[in-house]
Amino acid sequence: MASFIGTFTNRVDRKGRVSVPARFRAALAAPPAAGAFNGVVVAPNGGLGAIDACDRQRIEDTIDRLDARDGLTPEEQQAIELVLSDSEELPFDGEGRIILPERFTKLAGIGDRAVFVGIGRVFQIWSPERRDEWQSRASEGPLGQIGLKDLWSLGAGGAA
Amino acid sequence: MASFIGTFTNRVDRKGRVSVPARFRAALAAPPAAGAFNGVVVAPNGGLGAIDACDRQRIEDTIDRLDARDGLTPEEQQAIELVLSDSEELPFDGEGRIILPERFTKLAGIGDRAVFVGIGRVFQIWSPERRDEWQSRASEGPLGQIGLKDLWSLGAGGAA
DNA sequence: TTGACACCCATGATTTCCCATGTTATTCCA
DNA sequence: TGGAATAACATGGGAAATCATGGGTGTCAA
Repeated sequence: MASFIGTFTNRVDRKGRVSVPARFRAALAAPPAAGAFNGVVVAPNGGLGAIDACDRQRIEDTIDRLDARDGLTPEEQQAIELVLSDSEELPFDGEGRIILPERFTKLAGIGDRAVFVGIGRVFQIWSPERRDEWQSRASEGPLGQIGLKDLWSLGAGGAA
Repeated sequence: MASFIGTFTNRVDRKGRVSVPARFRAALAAPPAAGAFNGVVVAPNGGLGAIDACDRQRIEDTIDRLDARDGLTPEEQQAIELVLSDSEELPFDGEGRIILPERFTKLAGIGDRAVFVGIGRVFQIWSPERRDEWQSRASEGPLGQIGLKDLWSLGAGGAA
């Protein structure tokens, strides 16, 4: 399953195109199947003022669960439908770029630079300013200074 | 299997024709088989005041289940029959458009614009006004602000 | 005739594709 | 180990194809 870590800043050209970092592209499930969608799925993250993005396959898995009503309440089903309808498929061009629709750049305050942030199964796209602000604020939080060796102890009641 | 995400608004011309978004057309099972139906199946959604639509193949699968009475109660079978009887096949013209019968545009309050909303295995057709209203109402609900990375936690008792 | 409808063509705008180039990172060899 | 050769990547622009949209025409039936 695809996973994303690290932060990369790329340029947005006047056509709205941005290169998705090569590492992230490599992490996306390889699309050898002809006719299969080759790109990413993005959704607005209103709370953060940023863009969420993930694998097409992850959406497919969610749709399967929705279709089977797999342990989902009606409220949850509606929430999923809301997310799906607000999402967008952004295909790669030959050079591994996507075009960010205006409603997304607007929401995220993105101008001529976009910051790709891998946070596990999904990644996010931020404006540099907002990302900096978010990061420094997060660092000041109660768990803002933990390191790699501490990650494993989180959850399972082991946290501070 | 066909899946639909995203929202697209297209124009309804004076003949009642609307382009089905190219993404949705591509998602519909390719119809290379000569003589196979090339179009979509629509059904009224009275509760929402909108139109439900899907693949012809999905109807076929549903009919198979009905035929096999595979785990369906008599009430469920009857419900399926009710929906099927109220559905309609809308073929594409050469440009990928369909003609919305008047009983559907009336039900959905559709004038000269139609909003295509992908929500997984099916999509819906709304009037812009009603869609806006539904969306803002849904966003105010308890699960109205979840994002892409939250989908995974839904169901299976994992929801917040 | 008068619609309703399927089919064909035309057009503008957008999007996709393709090629070129600078820059960074990696590999290879002395 | 140093440094050059090579490859990978990000970036830019223009050409070509796609798409949404509109209109016209012919056919069939009411």
